[in-house]
Amino acid sequence: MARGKSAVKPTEAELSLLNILWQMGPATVRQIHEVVSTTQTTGYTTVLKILQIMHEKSLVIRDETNRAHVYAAANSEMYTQSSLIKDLISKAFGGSTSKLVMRAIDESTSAEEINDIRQLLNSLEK
Amino acid sequence: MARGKSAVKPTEAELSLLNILWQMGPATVRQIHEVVSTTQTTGYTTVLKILQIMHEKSLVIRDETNRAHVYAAANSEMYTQSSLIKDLISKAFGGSTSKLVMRAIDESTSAEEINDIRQLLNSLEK
DNA sequence: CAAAGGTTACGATTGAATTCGTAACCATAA
DNA sequence: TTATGGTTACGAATTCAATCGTAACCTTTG
Repeated sequence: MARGKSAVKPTEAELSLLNILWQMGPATVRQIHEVVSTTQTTGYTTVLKILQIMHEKSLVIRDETNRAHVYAAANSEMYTQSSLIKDLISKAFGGSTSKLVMRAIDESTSAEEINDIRQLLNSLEK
Repeated sequence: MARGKSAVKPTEAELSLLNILWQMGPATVRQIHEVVSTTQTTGYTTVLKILQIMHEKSLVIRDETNRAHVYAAANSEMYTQSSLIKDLISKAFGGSTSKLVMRAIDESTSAEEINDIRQLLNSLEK
């Protein structure tokens, strides 16, 4: 049960497109490519191809009503982040969430972020 | 500066061998393969080949004194875990450690683990 | 010394990820 | 209607990950 979703883990290139989609909301290839172009030098058809593959994998959905298809992330950012984290915890941290958190927090973590985390812990307290 | 090390990210297969090496300490291909075999059905030469590639990438070091080479992880478990986490934070969490921590902790996180994390925060307090 | 068995080295295969060029396709403006 | 320009689709090339078969190479024991 529950096969349809979590089985697929986005690749690096796919994840970078998902990040854009989460930020922009549904968008055409052209719009996505414009954003990509500000950072990388990736061709238009490359972005298109990756989106098509993501569609096959059900990582995105698309609206084909208009000639320029409109793509959207199939899963929420939160869901995908959780999946990626769980994957990493199991493969590199022996399944221990606390070990991961301990590695995540280091001298480069700002006081502000540490405060955020503390508040999260407090909210779990109840 | 500091190029020699972190550039290489272990693949999934490589990470699973590193996990074994961190646990066992230096070991021969045979010993590593024995452990691998308890979980997966991976051939001896496959393990050997991956270790050879890891050696090229400097993910492991090896002692060729004896006929059966002895392999060891080149970097500590802690160091590698930190690298993997930083990579994930930058690629899927917009660089925010606290966002990652918030996703990491969920209903499946045991009270014990939450305590560990709280103590970590307290120790940062001073 | 020679055979046997374990070990490394090499090379080939398969499949996935990434990248693009080019063709095919349509919708609309002239 | 036809040409133009933007879009999708297709397919090829490249690289890397993962897997293993086979050859070559010791080393030690009979």
